[in-house]
Amino acid sequence: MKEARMNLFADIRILVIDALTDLVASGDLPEGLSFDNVAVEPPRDAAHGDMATNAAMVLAKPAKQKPRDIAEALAARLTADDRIASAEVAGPGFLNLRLDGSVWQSVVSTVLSTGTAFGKSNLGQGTRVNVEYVSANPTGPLHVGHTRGAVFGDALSSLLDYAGYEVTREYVINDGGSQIDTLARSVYLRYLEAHGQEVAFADGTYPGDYLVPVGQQLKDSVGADYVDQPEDVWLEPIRNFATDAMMDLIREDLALLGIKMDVFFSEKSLYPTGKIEACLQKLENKGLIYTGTLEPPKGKLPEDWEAREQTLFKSTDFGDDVDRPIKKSDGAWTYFAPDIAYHNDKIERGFEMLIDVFGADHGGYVKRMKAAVKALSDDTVPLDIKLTQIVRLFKNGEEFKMSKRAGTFVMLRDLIEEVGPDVTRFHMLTRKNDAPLDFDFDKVLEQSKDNPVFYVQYAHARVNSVLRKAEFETDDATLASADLTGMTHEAELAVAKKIAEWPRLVEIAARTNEPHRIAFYLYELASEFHSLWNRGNEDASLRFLHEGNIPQSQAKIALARAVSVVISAGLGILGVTPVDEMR
RNA sequence: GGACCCAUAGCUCAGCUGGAUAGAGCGCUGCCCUCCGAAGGCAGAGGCCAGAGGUUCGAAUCCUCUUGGGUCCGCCA
Repeated sequence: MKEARMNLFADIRILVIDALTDLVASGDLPEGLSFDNVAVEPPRDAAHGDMATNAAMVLAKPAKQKPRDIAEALAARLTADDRIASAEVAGPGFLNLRLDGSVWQSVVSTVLSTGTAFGKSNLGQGTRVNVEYVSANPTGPLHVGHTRGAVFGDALSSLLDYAGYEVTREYVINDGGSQIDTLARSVYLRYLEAHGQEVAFADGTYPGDYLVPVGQQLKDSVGADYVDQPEDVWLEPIRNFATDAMMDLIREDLALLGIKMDVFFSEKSLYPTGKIEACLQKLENKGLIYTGTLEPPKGKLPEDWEAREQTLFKSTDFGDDVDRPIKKSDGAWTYFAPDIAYHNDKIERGFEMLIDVFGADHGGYVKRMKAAVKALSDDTVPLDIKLTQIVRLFKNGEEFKMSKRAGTFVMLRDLIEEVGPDVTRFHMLTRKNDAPLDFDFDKVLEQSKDNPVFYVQYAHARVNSVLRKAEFETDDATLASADLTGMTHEAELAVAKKIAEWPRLVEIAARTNEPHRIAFYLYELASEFHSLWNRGNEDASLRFLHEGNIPQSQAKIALARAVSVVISAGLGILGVTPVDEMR
């Protein structure tokens, strides 16, 4: 497989496994050993070589041999391969490998001939995965809090796609709940306002300006039909009208971020289909539904608490802490019921893996949702739920507190207008999803080394500037066939080695569902590149352009171009457009 | 009361299915550059990985407990 060959670490691991297999064949190791835990990794300290394997330590116990003895025997086999320059035993039984310079040179050529596909993996093997993200209630435009989940989910989707999964990006519209009634009533007030009436926004309505045009549009659409009419006349049509209007707003917001969903799933659409009942029946058939009364929560009781009999899902069978109500005491569904049915629908649509991206405030919801999916799929469809922590905004070094009550929420569109989609997206991914994120309007635009967005883009721009200046062939095909045997300087090799880590990093990031690793990697790659660039100031031989020496220049530029290809690939996953020059 | 997340350098944070002497940026100290290959460079100091046990050849990483911080907790979605 071409993909497999791009991951150098995987290649060398295969080499190690083959060598171990030989040792078994020759009787140096006993039969029946498992090599599953044998790893080939970059050592933390570059002085330990290019790669290290723990094979000897992992196998010592089951093989009943000393780790160093196994390592010695393994080293002897490995050094027979052209790619291995040296193999030495170190520490408690590590085998440190140094690779031949030609290996790194060929990595550069491979990048240039495969382009941004370098790093693509078949890890996912076409597994159908559904990534649900954003899913903000359709009651208003997206704000900063939603933005993080949106960026995270979108980058994760791209990452999984790059790693060989078949990804569906999905947004579930929570259009079935009572917050839509609130929305409809709020729009009704704006509608009356459009008809010239004085209105007052009571508690429990949405006073935001964004509903003013919706009220106007409603007037344009239905005239005075709903004026002075009772709620049962207009509530349902306005619910639909308002939801559509809000989803239009949200789609615009998403478009500003460059996000395009594959599926917008209406929760309400589940109700008339009988799918909720069918799903609950499915659980009932498994004996997981019963009528009962929950224990009161420990600690301070809610004031109006009293025991009530409810229809419960036995989520405790699947790791939840308490069983969860799916019907209220009045017989109506709780919000959990359609959500179970929605996830069941995803399973029935054939997804083999589910991912939900929620805000951290929904953390309490994780166990029950996982329990439901486990029950419904008989534990065949894994559900991973990623929580995104809060974003704290800073302006002029001071925290900008957002408050729903005070109406000081910063909207996604404000953010985009201020700093642009690329900076927003990159910065949102410079932190682990479950860590709080600081977003400083000034710092994210700063052009300095401590701003990763700038630093990575700058590296890409620098490469481009070299390509612009070169007055000879610099297309990728030409560069791919450049003679790279002169690429031996440690600063150059450091860049090539970092490039070689890319396919491995993609797999790690995809396995852990953590796109932030891409952002950190790009920063490291950019850092190695800038470092090499700076060396060119003192050592002219490390510059990329060499007057009158086209082959040498092409060889140097090949490395630089490989950097920009990988940066492009990485930024592509993050949804950030690489820039060709800084402004 | 319970659940989940978090705790790593002065600050903000990385840290791979458990690997060797735990990293980066900022800040600090010293040296260099004044250059358009510009939006600085190089080097150095700085750590009980919250604490205590356990598993392991080996733990920041896995398990248990403790402490401290955040979020959430029956007819709201």
